[in-house]
Amino acid sequence: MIEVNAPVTMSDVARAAGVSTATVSRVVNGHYGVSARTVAQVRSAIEQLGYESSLVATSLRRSRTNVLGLVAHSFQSYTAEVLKGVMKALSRSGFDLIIYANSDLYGSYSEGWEQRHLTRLSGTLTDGCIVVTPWGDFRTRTPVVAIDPVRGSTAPSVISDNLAGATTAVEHLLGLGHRRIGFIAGRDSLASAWSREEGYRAALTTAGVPVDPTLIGRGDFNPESATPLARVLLQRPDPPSAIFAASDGMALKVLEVARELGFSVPRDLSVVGFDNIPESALTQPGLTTVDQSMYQLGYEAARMLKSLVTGEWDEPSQIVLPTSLVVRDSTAPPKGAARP
Amino acid sequence: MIEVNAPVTMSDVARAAGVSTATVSRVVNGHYGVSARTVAQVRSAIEQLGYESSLVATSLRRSRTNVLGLVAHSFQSYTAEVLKGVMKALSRSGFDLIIYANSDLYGSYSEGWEQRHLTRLSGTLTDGCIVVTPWGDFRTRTPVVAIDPVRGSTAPSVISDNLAGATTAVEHLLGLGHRRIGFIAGRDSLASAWSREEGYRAALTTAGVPVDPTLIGRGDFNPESATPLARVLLQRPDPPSAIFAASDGMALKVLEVARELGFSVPRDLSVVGFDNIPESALTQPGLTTVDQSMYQLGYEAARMLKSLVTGEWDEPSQIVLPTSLVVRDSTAPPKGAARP
DNA sequence: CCTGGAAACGTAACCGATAACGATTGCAGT
DNA sequence: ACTGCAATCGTTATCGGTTACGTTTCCAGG
Repeated sequence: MIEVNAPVTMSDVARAAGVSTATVSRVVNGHYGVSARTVAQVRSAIEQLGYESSLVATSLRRSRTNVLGLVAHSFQSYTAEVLKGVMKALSRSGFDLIIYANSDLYGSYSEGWEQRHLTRLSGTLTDGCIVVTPWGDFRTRTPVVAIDPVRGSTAPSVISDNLAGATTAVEHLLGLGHRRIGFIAGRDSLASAWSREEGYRAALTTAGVPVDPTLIGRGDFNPESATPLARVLLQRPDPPSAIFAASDGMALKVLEVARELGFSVPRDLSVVGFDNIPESALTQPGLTTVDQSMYQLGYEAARMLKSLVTGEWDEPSQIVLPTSLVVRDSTAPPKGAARP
Repeated sequence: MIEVNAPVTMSDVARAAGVSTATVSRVVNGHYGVSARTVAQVRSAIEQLGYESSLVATSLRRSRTNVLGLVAHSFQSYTAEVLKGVMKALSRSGFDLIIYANSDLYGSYSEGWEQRHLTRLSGTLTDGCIVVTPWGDFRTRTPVVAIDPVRGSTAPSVISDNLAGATTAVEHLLGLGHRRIGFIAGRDSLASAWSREEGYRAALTTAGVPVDPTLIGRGDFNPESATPLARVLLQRPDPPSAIFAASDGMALKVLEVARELGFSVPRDLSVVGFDNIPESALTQPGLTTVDQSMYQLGYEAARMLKSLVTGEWDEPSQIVLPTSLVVRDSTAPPKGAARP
């Protein structure tokens, strides 16, 4: 049986304590102008009735709610890591966090849901929002910080140094002697996907290796999107000797497909990812990847949002976090092993 | 620069369309009693102004909001998996999801925050809540479904068959010839922790092996809690030949400590976990564990909550999902290898 | 022409809480 | 005793949207 108590409202407390709702409100919020005796009465009434202020009613009336919002488009490892960073930054800061997720996440989903959620939240519920992987720029009443924004966005955002990271990754492969290096791209509306591809192209060009468009597969950061692309690359008569995937999730799928097709990694094929999600350290072989601290991304975004909300902003509105190459066991010199 | 538009309210739309807010509301909610011409006018005004109804205002007035809540105590892999199942169950159901997380997650946190958040949400914002790892029974206005509730709870809940799972796990070790089997327990206020310990004891007793209390370490499901416990067990002059941990998170820490102390798994030590989190398949060696589909747990909980909210409930209020043993590489016969 | 009734729409109360404002009281200063 | 000020507390407008109810409009039928 479900215990369905009538909700205890402020006026219930007021009636029980023999005061007005205004006084109760003052007591709840610790405002000035209530005698100690009254405070005690009200507190005891609150205690007895088990009153909790309604988040909704409060936020409707108040401008500040001390609640920050987060809108994400899915819940992969990526998001979970970001979340941990956000929580850490918010811990004991007085800000609570609301994550809003819509039910159309799977299936055909309407383009504008992020904007819709944002306006619905920022209306009054939250003091500001963090958006993970958005589709565009947003109009809101309250501040928004984007993690990995769309290309060309000028909104406050936190992002990794994707260009440098991707360049380093491909240079690593080139250094091992690879010349035919495949690439699996991310969702190209995102700045990160674009920069990673840029890094790939730049590293090749600098090394004097021509960019072969047929070695580039167009994924969308969704791990599943990489499977058919990897299959195509590896079933060619002349498969690449290495594949650089724009995300670890996709790189892990490449490993899967490689195993399935009888490629031994790293003997027959080298694989490099991007992100360094926890799983990447645990696979067999361990995935060489570009570390971007998603935890840090979340942490910085939350810190940035906090100061935007409290109005003490004095840092650049675009934070770029460094990346670093983590070499594990999925990369080795190519089979021919002709060191340049 | 942050674009701070004044929020577009319903009365803005009403003014623009030359009608009353009541009419706008009727149009927005598709109610009867508005002429086609007026509907068109209002719609166009909405379009032009970019109006979105405020979640807060709506939920304050309405009883139903079509938003479900989820309150979790942390964001481990466990929670992320549950979340995916919840999202799946809610996909295209018309229900949105709000996850509420408080900022005191790290650090000393007050016992009652789950209750506090629950009442704040259930006040008006949500039609019902899913609670992951609660401390107790809850008083709310709206339905609550618990995942892995506290011991003795009679509230609607979804839980794995922990007793059977744990029994099977220990029987697996016994079958391999282990007799000195250590156990690292979970937070004992939870039904799951209790059942898993029961399974451990039951399997030993059935096999005629006496339960040695000194082989039982009291963890709390937090991975970190397992580290010192594993150290104590493995640094004894007579360490157990196998350790069963009540969660994968803790089991992975056991592997870590084992490696650190020079134990080779599974040669010197067999390890079994419980949960089958994604990481467990990827470690080296792969962790033998009891699979409980956390995805399924979330999925069923959401399904249950949905029907509770819509009032079409006709299933038992406590769902028990089956578990199964997943044998990987972390278990083997003990070193002495005296097959019974 | 009058009436009945349904369709269309506006008015205002309401949800729970907050805050500006006004009213009351107590007390010190003169 | 009178004034002034501060402390205390109630009244009420307000946030944005929903809905019960009342009003107006309009057309068909008598």
